[in-house]
This record gives sequence, C-alpha cells and structure tokens, in this order.
Amino acid sequence: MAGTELTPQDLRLLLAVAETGSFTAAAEKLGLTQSAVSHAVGSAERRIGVVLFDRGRRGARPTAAGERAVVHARQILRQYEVLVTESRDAAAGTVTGTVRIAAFRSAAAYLLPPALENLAARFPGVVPKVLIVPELGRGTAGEVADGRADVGIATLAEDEEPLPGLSAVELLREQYFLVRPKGRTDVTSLPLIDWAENCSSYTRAWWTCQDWLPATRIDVADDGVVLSMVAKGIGFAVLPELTLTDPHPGVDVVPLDGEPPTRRLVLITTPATARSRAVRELVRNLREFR
Amino acid sequence: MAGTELTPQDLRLLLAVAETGSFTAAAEKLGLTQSAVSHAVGSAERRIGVVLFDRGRRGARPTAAGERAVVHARQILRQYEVLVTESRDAAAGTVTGTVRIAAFRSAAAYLLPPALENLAARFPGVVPKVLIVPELGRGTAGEVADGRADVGIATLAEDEEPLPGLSAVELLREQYFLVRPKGRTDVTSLPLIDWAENCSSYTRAWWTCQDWLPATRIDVADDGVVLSMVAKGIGFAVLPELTLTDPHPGVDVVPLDGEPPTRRLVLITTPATARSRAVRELVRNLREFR
DNA sequence: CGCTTCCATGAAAGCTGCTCATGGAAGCCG
DNA sequence: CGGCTTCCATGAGCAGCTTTCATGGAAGCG
Repeated sequence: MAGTELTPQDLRLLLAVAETGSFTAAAEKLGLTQSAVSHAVGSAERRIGVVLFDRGRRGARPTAAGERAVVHARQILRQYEVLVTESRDAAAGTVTGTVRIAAFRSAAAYLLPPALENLAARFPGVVPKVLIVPELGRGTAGEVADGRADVGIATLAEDEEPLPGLSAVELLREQYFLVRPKGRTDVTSLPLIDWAENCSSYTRAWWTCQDWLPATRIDVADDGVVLSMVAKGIGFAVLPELTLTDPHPGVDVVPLDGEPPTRRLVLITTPATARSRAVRELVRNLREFR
Repeated sequence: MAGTELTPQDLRLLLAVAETGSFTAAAEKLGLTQSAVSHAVGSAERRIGVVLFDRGRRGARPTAAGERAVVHARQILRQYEVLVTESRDAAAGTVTGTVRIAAFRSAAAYLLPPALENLAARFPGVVPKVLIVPELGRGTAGEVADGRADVGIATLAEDEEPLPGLSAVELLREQYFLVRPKGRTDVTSLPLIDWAENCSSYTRAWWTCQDWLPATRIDVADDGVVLSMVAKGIGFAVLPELTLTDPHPGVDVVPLDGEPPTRRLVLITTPATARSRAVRELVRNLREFR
C-alpha cells in the first residue's frame, strides 16, 4: 500500500492475521481474498524491512517484530476511532463512544455495576464494554498495555509500581480477612484454600510474621468456590474484602491478627483515551462509588 | 481517501494545515498542490461528518473538532513511527529511535546533560531531541499530552496531580531558598523579584505563614535575569534549588524559615512510547543522575 | 478597480490495492 | 507413493482513489 507507510487497512490485516493465525482465515474475516492478504503483508514487510510473520504449514505466527507491530496496530486503530468520536463530540457538544473496561471478576461484580448505571444515566451516548480477565500474569494492566482495553481495574501490592507508561489512580485500599468455617475458632490444623488470582505476594509478608503455617494448601481457580469450600468445613481462606461483599452463610469472617495484609485496587488508563470525556466520567464514577 | 477512514497521509495533511494555518502553505510544506489539500481535507470532513477547519480570507483555522483531531493525529503519526522502529529493533536486537523530551530551561540545563551523555554512551542508536518549553500554562505536560513530546520534565506542587491519563514518576523533590544580595541580611524592605515560570502557587502557602509581605513585586521572564538582578541589589528572590546549581557571585542563598516550600519534579510519559526501550533507559538515567 | 491571496471544483492521469487464476510446498492417508 | 488437502506466493488486469491541471469565485488592499 501507499508509498512507504502502513495504512489503517494494513494494520487491520496484521491484527487479523495475528488473531486468526492464518492468512486465509484473516482474509475471510475481513471479507477479502487470501491473495489480497498475502500481497498486503508482503508489501508491508518490504516497506518496513522486517519479516512480521513466520509462514509455515500450519499458518502464520508473528515473529518478535510482528508481536510488537501488532500491539501498536491495536492502539493506533483504537486511536483512530477516538479521533473520530471526539471530533464529532467536540462539534456536537455530546459525549459518545465506547469505553473498553478490563476488570477481574470480583471487581466487575461489585464495583462496576453502580458506576456503570450512573454513567449510563448521565451519558447515554457512552457504551461501556466490559472484558473480564483473570488477574494473572500481566492481568488487566496487560490488556490496557496491549491496546485491548482503555481502562483496567488492577490490583497492586502496597510497594508495587504500575507497568511503565501506564498511569494508575488509586481506587481503594482493601484489607484481607480470615475466612473460616462457622464456629471453628482454631484453623491452624486446617488446610489453606488458596485461589489462583490471589497473587500470593500480597499475603506472603504477613505469613512470614506468623508463628504457624497452614498444614496443607489447596489451590482453586475461583473465589466463589473458595468460599463454598470453607463453608463446607474443608479449610480456611485469606481473602480480600471485595470478594466478601455478599453475605456468606456457613463462614465466619474475622480480621487478621497483627498487621493485616492489604492490596490496592487501581485504575489503569492510557493517555490515548484517558482524556476523553467518557473515560474521565467513568473514572469519577468509580471513585465515587467505591 | 480510502472508504470511510483517515489514512496517515490525511493526518499529515490536517497537521500541516493546522500548523501553517493555510491550505496553500500546507501543500507547499508537503510538496503537494493546494488542490490536493483542498480535496483531501474536504473528503476527510465528509467522511467523519464534521467540519475541521474554518476557511476564511486569512487561511484556515481549526474548529473545536479540528483541534481534537489534530491532537490525535500527532499521536497516531508518532505511534506509526514507534511501530516501525520497535519492529525493526525487535528483529535486529538493537535499540534505536528518537525520543522527544520536553523540559523547562533549568531542567534542561542541569538535569539533562549527564543523563543524555550516559544514554548516548550506552545506546548510540537513540537520538534524543530536546524541546525547551516555558513551564507556563499546561507546560511540558501539555507538550506530552498533545503529542509533541514523548517525555516531559514537569514541576508539580506537593498536592497536585498530573493531567489525567499521563503517568508521572517522581524524579526529585526540591526546596525553595531565599536569595538576597550579598551581605544584606534584612530583605523585608526590598522588592520581591519574581519569575513568570515560578508558578506562585508553589510558594503561596509559605507566604501566608509569614508575618510580612514584600513591599513590591517585580516580574521577570528568566530565572538567570532574576539572579543577576538580585546580585545588583535590586531586590531578593525565592527560587528552587535547581536554578541555584551554579555558583552565583554577589548573592547569598539561605534556607527559608519555618516550613520551606518545595516542589516536585516529575517525569511525564505516554504509554505509546513509554514501553520503548529508549524511553525506559532515559527515565532510568534521569533518576540515577538526579 | 485591478491585483493579490486565499479556497473550491471538475476532468483527466497515475498509482495502488484488490481479485482472478494459477502454482508450489508440505503434511496426511489409504 | 500418488492423490488430496491446506496452506501461502505470484503475475496480470481492473477499479477506484489520490493527485494534478486548469479554472473560477470571493474577499481584502492600494
């Protein structure tokens, strides 16, 4: 395509190829010919002087260079959208556009609904899209960094810094509580039911100050399952406040001794969209309704 | 241009028109015809459904919508560059690219040189471009927000928050000092020589705690001029540490009584580029050499 | 009023991105 | 081992978009 640079269409192509893993599938997805994709990708590679995909029998996989290109492609395409909606808004004096929110399950369940309701009431033109992501690996911050979301609700340990270049605003700071089967006051002999998202670094410091460690540790994927297992007397758990918002019969929630561990919930944003009215309003809402 | 969206060429055009203030000048700047610009801008406006420029006898001025479009256009074009250089770097295992740094004068004079020297030694492929901006209005942060710089060195009062969506990392925290003509111990009767960039909100709180106020106030544009005026005995000044780095004959620098005012120097970055190796290294250098 | 300096517009040229048609390579399998 | 399938590459040709060329109109300035 044009001269020496990549057009938005090129970017969409790269993205489609990366996401489908094949030129043919990408072409189909965009309503084009496989030939068109092949020509375009080849031309793009020639123009920037780098191979973006390894073609093999099983399709096409991005090279290291391709991975980088794809991340930027997503962000550029998003910013094109923002350009258009913000320009229209500026002319019409309205607030519209979509806001893609990445949140982990419990945040989406307890924090988002009131904020989104209020947002919808005041800015009917704004369409929020919620993306539920497990807070593992790079978690929600990764979604924002890779251009798949505009705003992320992430957890951060007290001393942790956000990924470079992402701006974090503290939403709230929450404590961990001891959750034990109802009536069971001594849990030292019970297994600890841990939960994959519950990044253990948050509680590790606290454990090192205790004079006992749990006998066994059971790992579970979902925090709801953790709670019902505790209710059945299978073990005890250490969970943050947010996952304990609903009343849970069959368990006692008690504060932890000493210096209880805490974690911060932060709002991750990217500059590209953070200045848009819709995102700013969402952030304001979330901070109000915490 | 193409279908329903703006190509990078369209963006370059918008930018050129906004910067030159005329279709004709923009065309010349890009080596095109005035006709091409007119057709392209018209077509872009039709596609996004908004008038971007007010055309008059004196040329073209961006509308509110146009202003927004231009800001995003700068950022999108920059991110295209970053896409290309990062992809090439990923393939070749190098670190290249330009980093545009916005700094106010004294930061550029005292903070930047050692950091840039070190950066150049370790990453010869990285080309820093320094943009000196008065820290007035939105200051260096505005340069970053509008896509004219990748990194900004800005000042922030203790309780101040950075612009929404920009991420700020604290570089250092510096005190204000009293600067008076050599030997002159009582300055209460002298005029205060103030300096436009010296955002008075930083020192206002301190003044309200004092039991005297300066007789007169003289406003000067440059901090160097402030110092030489003090040296001539014309008045006294209250200046932050950074502007006092060099020895200044003819003045005494003494700490302020009570709770002296401070300001923070922060590094402002945008996600688009902050993850690039070059920017991260620059940030590391600046924090080391503070 | 003529002159200059802006921008707009219609028609034609040139380039580019797409499709069509085809070929090649590599795995799978009876 | 040929046939089949499933990938991607390539060359030729067409359609459409971007740009130019050649004008025209509108408004400020002497």
